[in-house]
Order: sequence, then C-alpha cells, then structure tokens
Amino acid sequence: MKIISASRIIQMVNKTYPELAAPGSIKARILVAAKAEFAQYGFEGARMQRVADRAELPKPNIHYHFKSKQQLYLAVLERIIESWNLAFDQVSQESDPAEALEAFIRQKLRQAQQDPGASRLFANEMIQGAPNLKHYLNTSMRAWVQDRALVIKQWMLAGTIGDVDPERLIFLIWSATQHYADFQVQALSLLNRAEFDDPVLTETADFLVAFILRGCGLAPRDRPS
Amino acid sequence: MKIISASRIIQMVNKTYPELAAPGSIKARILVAAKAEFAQYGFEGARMQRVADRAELPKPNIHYHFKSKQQLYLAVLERIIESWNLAFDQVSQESDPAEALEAFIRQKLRQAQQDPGASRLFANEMIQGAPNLKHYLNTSMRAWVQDRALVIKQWMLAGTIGDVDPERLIFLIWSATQHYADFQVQALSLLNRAEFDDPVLTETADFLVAFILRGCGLAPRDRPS
DNA sequence: GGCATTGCTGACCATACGGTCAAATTTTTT
DNA sequence: AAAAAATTTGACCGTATGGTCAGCAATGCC
Repeated sequence: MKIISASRIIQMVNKTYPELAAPGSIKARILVAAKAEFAQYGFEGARMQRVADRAELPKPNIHYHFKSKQQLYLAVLERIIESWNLAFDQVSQESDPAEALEAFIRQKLRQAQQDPGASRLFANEMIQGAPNLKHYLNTSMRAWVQDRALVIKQWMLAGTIGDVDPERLIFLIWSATQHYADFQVQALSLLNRAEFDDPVLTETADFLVAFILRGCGLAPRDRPS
Repeated sequence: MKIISASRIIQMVNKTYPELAAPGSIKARILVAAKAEFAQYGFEGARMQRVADRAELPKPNIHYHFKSKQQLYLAVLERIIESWNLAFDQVSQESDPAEALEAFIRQKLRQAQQDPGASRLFANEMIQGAPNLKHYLNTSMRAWVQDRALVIKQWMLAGTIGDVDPERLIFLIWSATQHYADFQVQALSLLNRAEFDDPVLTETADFLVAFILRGCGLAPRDRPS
C-alpha cells in the first residue's frame, strides 16, 4: 500500500478544491487577515502592509498568492457572499412562518457574533455604493429577495402572517441583526457590556424574535426550555 | 447712513458665530465636500486631494482652514453628532408613545434621505471601532439612551406600551432607518427603484411605523388623510 | 491713501503606498 | 540524487499621500 503524507493529501485537496484552503494554509491566513483589514478600513483605507502584518508574512508573499489589492478584495468578498443568507434559503410556502423567521433571525445574529468582519466588510462595500457588487445586487441577490418575498406573500395570502411589505421586512431583519456586528462598539457601550458573548447574543435574539414576530402579526410561540 | 457691503456683513457674522458659516463660505464648502468624502471612504480611505476636488479648491486652501486631515474629520463628525437624535429629545413620560415613536422614526428616515452622508460617516466611524467617539459613547450618548430608555420603561409601567427592551428598541429604530442611508444602493436596487425619492420615503416610513408600533404592542393609529 | 491682517495658492518635501523582481529556499517529481 | 516546479523574501521602483511654505492677493482699519 502506497504511503501518502498528510501534507501531500492536503495539497491535493487544496489543488482540487482551492476554495476549501485549509485553515492553516498561507492562503487562508491571508484571507483572514485581509477580511479583518478590509472590514475595518474599507478597500481604499486598507493597507497591504497591514494585511501582511496581520498575517505575519512578508508583503511580497501576499502578492504571490493574490496579484493585486483588488483581486485580494474580490476573493474575500466572494467568500462572504456565499455564506450570506443561508438559513433563509430553503424556506418555502409550506414552512411555518414563525419558525422560519426565527431561524433566520437567530442565524443572522450568530453570524454577526462569530464573524462581525464579514458584515462590516459588506457594509463598507454598500456604503461606497457597491462598486464591486452592483451586478450581484441586480441579478442573484435580487432574485433571492424576490423568491423569499414571494414566499412571504404566499404566507400572507394563506393568512398565516400579517400584512407586511416582504422586501422591507427582509431589510429590517438584515439591518437589525447586522447592526450588532457593524455597530458592535456602540451597542456594547450603550448596553454597558464588555463583549458580545453568548448571554448578550441570547438576550438580543430573544428580543428581536419576539419583536419582529409581533410586528408580523404573529403571536410569539411557546419556547421549549 | 453708512453703507456696509454684503460681504462685510457676512464676514462679521462668520467671525462672531463661526459655527454658522454661511453655506457659500469656503469653510462650509470644505465641510460639505469632506463629509461626502469621509462618508464614502472612511477616515483612512479619504484623500485630501479628493476633498479639494469636490470643493473645487486648491488643496492648500483646505489646510489653511483645517490644519490636518484628523482635525477636518473631527469638525465634520462634531456637526453630525449635534443633529443626530433631535426628534426624540423632548420625549417625556407624558408623551403619547405611538406619536413619539412615529415622529422619531419619520425624522430619522427623513435624515437618511436628505443627508445620507452623515449616516454613512457615522457608520464608518462605528465600524472602525469608534476611535474618535469612544468617549462620546460612554458619556453623553449613553446618558441620552438611558434617559429615553427610562421614559419607555415608564410607558411600560403605565401600560401604554408593550413589554420591550427599551435600549434594543432604540437600536432597532436606528438600524432600520439608517439602513436606508447606509445601504441605499442595495435597498433601491432590490426594490427596483431609481432613487430615494419621496414616494419611497413615504412607503418605507409607513411600513416602519406600522411594523414597529405593532412590535411594541401598539395598535396602529388612524392616520389623517 | 497706506499699512496690517487675513485669505489663498503654486511649488515643493519626506514618507508611505501598491506593486515588482531576481535570487534564495522549499517542495514535488522523476 | 538531481532536475523541475512552486514558494518565499529582501531590496527596490514609480507614484501618490498628507502636509509645508514663501509669496501673492484681497480685505480691514486708521
């Protein structure tokens, strides 16, 4: 039986599925560092040298894996978009509205807690006028929103949810949850909390779920202890 | 009777009340240009040359009125903070909750429409971790929030409003309204609208007012036509 | 008018920026 | 083990950046 080293396997996998790049790999380290840098400073404010410092690598090493600042930015952005609205993807007419909305809200809020950088980077891109995502907004994202909006309209017709503008409901859930990533310093300071830990997450999620379901004309469900 | 030229009067006023700087004055033009630039690119991404271009002035002229990028940024930030939460300032225990919340929501949304740059600049500052507003967050802004939260709690005790976390309600109103400034491209694209005009404003405000009042356990009021 | 103060600007400076490259090193393949 | 390929990096390049300054122009004041 042929013996294959672990590093060899990793390399084969990375070559076949470059997007899976192992967490410890140089490329993955660069992407993590770049996400943090772009999230904090935006594209123009980000410095390649700081990306290198964050990744603890010499600067030319970054340029070996990503040929320009722009390409590095796009690589980071792409990965964020992929994991954006996962929990609301499989919702259909048959889903229970309260359950589906609650799952969506809690997932978005958990994302805000676990990867605030992703949300902040996306916010920066939107604030700038979405120079790199205009096409995405007008195609796949619009289609996604229209699909979900249609489901919500069907719920409304079936009477399982109150009368609300579906698109604006989605916007409200996005903004109310992403707020805890983008404006984390503000929220923590004003709530007099030191960090966005699980208790804060739970209290916030419970509030948002109850508030938004009520806003949709849905009685809050009994929650299993 | 002594004749005084208009420019002389303007100058006298500007000298006595520099903070009023007439809209046409150089200083005011710089501040408008800087707000747009900082709003779009953040502090680090902003370029003094682009501020100068936006203001249609030579770059050293900017440095004559504001000695550094940092000081220009702080001047812009200061003016934004002052006009931030005006419509919710005079709310008291005696105010009608529905009326007060509605006025607050509509005012924040109108601000988002008329001066999206202010909201975007503030968002950038928060995303960066509020390096220039940490103290403000921990003092006057916290006091402001606690005051309003107290009023909301009194409403709850009086039974004129449902049971909601007051601080998080304020956050939700902030995020839901500012979303239409910060994420304007996204919202317009997904709503298939060309610009954030008055119809969009009204539809959005009506949605938000109805939704949030319902979330607070308040029946929507009859609206005068 | 005449002098002083304020406002403005072209030319310039030191530094930091994104990006390159040749040489060195490590890893893979034969 | 040797050749080939991929990866890493110190030194460097042209340009753009925030900021300065000497001199000029406009205005204020007597």
